[in-house]
Amino acid sequence: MTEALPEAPNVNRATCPSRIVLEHVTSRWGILVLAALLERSYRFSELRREIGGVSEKMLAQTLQTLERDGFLNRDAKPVIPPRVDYSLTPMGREAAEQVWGLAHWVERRLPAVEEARDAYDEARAS
Amino acid sequence: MTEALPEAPNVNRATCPSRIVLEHVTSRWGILVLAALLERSYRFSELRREIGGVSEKMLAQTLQTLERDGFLNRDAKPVIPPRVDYSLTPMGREAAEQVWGLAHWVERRLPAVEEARDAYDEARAS
DNA sequence: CTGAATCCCAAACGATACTG
DNA sequence: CAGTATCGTTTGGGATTCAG
Repeated sequence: MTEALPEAPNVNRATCPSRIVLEHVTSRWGILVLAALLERSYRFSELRREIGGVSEKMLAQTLQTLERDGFLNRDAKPVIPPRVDYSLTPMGREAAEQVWGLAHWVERRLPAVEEARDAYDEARAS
Repeated sequence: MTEALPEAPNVNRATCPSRIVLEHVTSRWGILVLAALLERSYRFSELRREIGGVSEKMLAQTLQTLERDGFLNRDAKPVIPPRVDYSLTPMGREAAEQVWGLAHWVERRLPAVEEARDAYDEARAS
């Protein structure tokens, strides 16, 4: 990546529609949904437990947005009690891989980040 | 990436500190700052113009957060008028490359996303 | 169980004015 | 120029309730 940079993405202009999609994918819960579904498909409440800390409302909203953007398949089986499975579309899998790479990178670098923070904070504890 | 998945990142647990860093990096303006600085270093107002649509307040806040996390160098030259240059640290460059990959992927896929949306919307315009 | 709908609050954000 | 401070608005998001 250090070599190329063919052309920079246009996300750095206020009116760019890519920003919207980027925000869907990188939203607080969007990232976590995509990362979870990379492993396997999940049912609604399963996903809710797996992610942890997400309200029903936000999970539903996130899932709808990602489904509309073409990242998720929503498979509602007409049974009682209702059962709905969510899985990644091929495009969603690509997105999830990008996001997962980022998340994993962050995790690996977490110690360095905490070190940097300590240095930063101490330098101003004058 | 389809093969491995050595171990999933712990970001999918509410109390995980990685989430904080992930949200700094993927925040609305964080992404754009990192992407911009991947090309070259920028001064404050330069960056503001380049990104477009960001307020002074939010840009300053974003820059401070990313600096504290160890992603940015802030180089304030003691001249009048003031001049402050922002650039990526080595770690920041890694983060920016991840983020840039994501942004670029979104841009390439934008047509497919818009197609998916149209299909989704029409399927419910019953 | 899977959601939709409502209410409500806290946090994020933008605009503006001001300072070194 | 590069920020900080303040204010008012908007939005994200949780809790709760209801429906299929």
